[in-house]
Amino acid sequence: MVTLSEENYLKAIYHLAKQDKASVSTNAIATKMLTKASSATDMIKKLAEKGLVDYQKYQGVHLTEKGRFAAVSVIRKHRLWEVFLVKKLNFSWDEVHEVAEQLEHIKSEKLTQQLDAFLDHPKEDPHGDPIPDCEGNLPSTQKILLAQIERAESCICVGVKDSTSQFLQYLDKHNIALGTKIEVLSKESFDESMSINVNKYQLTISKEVAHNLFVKIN
Amino acid sequence: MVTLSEENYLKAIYHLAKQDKASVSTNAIATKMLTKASSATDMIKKLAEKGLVDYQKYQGVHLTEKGRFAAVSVIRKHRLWEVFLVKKLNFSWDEVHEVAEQLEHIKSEKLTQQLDAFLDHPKEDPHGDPIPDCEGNLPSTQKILLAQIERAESCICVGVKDSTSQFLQYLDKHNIALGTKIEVLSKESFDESMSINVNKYQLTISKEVAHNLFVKIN
DNA sequence: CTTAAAATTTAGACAAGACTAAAAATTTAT
DNA sequence: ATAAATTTTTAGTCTTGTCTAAATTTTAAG
Repeated sequence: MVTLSEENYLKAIYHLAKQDKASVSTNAIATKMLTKASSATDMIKKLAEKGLVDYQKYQGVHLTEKGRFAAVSVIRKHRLWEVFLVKKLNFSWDEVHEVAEQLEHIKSEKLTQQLDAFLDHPKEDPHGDPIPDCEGNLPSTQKILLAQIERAESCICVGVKDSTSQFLQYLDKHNIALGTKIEVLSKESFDESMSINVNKYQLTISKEVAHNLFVKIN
Repeated sequence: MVTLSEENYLKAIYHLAKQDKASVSTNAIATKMLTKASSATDMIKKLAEKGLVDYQKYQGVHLTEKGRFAAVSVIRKHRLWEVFLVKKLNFSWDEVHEVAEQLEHIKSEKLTQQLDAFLDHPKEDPHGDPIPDCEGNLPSTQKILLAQIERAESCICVGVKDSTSQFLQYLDKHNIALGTKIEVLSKESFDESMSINVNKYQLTISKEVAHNLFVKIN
């Protein structure tokens, strides 16, 4: 039995480990969880006791296979609920996170399976993030940040890195959604701002925006 | 802010107070919550602090208006989720309780409202219990226990008192569901068993069954 | 009306998850 | 290579919700 708090720590460790496969530091975990390092240490010990992470004092943690599966299962539920909220209950993509944070902890294998079927086995959540299958497999995506595009080129918006409502509402305001075609016109080397075309409208976006939008090249 | 545990106690108190409007005893609460009287006392003090119950030492508790509203709000969510599970996710009526016990604590006004609308504002849950509206109003029903019928008479099943899966599966097995017409043929004064007709099949039911089935008379 | 039984409350303890302050280990910089 | 800075851990405390055991109040019986 994994507690609600343990699930949240596992999720945090999973997201921190995603990029590099180096070990995840106590401080990084504490920062992500908005707690203190000492609290993180306490929890890390509990997770290690339960065989959910590998831990050596002062050396950070790695998720075990069991821990990774637990983390991915929570992420699967989170993203399925987000799809439910947007597709069935008319939530907008900037409203779903907080509620999904609660719903992701509901424990019922049948509920998750039936919800998945009810939603027609969606592959992505409303922010373009992939939904793990019930075995914990996550399709690898080859998306890049818009900021990584260096020349005039056309691409499609496939996800966001920052999914705070501020950023999502900014995108709504400028008619950028998942699937929207974005034409890069030019990039300013001074401040990394970019001039782009969205639905015939020209728009200048800042470095911050370009670094939080995932695209795929046609 | 009402904690998960507090919500469960409020629900218990509400259900215990429903029948008689006398005060609810510490022991009754402890029994319902499967805890000890001392734990109930502790919680009662917290609820009283927050203005959710009126409490005088040794005299039991009454829900305040605020406490009643909090309890009914949780019951509303519980029953809406039960409808969702049965109508949309193909759960059977004996499988929903445990999951709804978790879902009822999700905090989101919008979620509850949208779920209610998505389900077309259902009036009853899958066990025939009425769903409170968002203002906390609960339609009064004039259902009676099947056991209260004294003579050969026809009635309709409108709810269950006991909603454990054992009882619900018993009903399934004998083709008794909400809306099923039940004809009382005779009642045995010795053991209060009853002879009834359900869908052309004659059936003898025990006192226990008759005391846990709500019906309305045509 | 007094006492025994039952119900309720208090006192003290524990586990989970968090915190502060201080100690220990590691990393960085000179 | 060693001192300083940073990171991590430990020790001790707090809150929530629970428990046992003991004390107190209420209720019931004679």
